[in-house]
Amino acid sequence: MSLPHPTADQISLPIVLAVLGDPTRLAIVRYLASKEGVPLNCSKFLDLASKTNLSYHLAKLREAGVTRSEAVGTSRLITLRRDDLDKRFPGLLDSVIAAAEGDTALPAVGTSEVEVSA
Amino acid sequence: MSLPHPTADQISLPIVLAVLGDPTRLAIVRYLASKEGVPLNCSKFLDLASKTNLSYHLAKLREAGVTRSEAVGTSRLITLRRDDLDKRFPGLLDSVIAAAEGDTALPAVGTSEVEVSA
DNA sequence: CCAATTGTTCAATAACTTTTGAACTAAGGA
DNA sequence: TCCTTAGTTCAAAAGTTATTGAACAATTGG
Repeated sequence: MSLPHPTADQISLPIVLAVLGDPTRLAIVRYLASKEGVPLNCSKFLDLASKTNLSYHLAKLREAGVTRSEAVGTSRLITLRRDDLDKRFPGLLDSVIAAAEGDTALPAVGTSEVEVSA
Repeated sequence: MSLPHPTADQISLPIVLAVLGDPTRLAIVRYLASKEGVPLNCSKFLDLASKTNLSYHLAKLREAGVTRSEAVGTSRLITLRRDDLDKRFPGLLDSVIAAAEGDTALPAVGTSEVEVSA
């Protein structure tokens, strides 16, 4: 691990809610949840925002304790901090993700282009 | 009812999350949840913010579909839109309220003064 | 070494949000 | 009617967040 992350007990509810209250970040979290266990790099999210802007949003998610970013080579491998979030705020992440699933108005990864197969 | 409220299906997840991602509004929702069924007027929340500022935050909650405000005489009776929120985003409100309960760092109604008995 | 890839940082700007006080409306009671 | 109570509206100021492009690292492959 490389970049600063809050510990589980430093994760703050209003900050997590505010961070998730942005459609771009919600789309990132939703995609991470759909690929849980698979660490993704930033380029997966390039159809949501510019590279610079993604860097900003991913930093917000990391600083809030929603995601973990690990530097591997020139990439950042990004994962959801599900264990920590579930411990701190039981049920919250699941209900947010379930609600986001049902919302077709929300931006989503892989919506603007042809799906690139693994 | 008097003031504009979104219908249940107009309630938007990112807007609800953003609205709840403010400590003052989270305290309002938490208090409403703790007194569920009892309509409260704005003055209950005066230890959280000024009258003008409360008016602003209560409008945000109403416009997001989190609360309902009914004009009765010169008062506004404010209630949580639990049914609509539970229908739209099952489990979300409960997990947010449960998480807020456990957070002693959050502002709360009736924390700065002697409790006024009913 | 050189070039490409991956992502960050910085400064600027644009766009919102929050907070404030003063002025206001509307209802209710004396 | 006049005063009080309850809350809103408005405009201004302050603060915060989001978005952009240009410049910068750091790693990897040729």
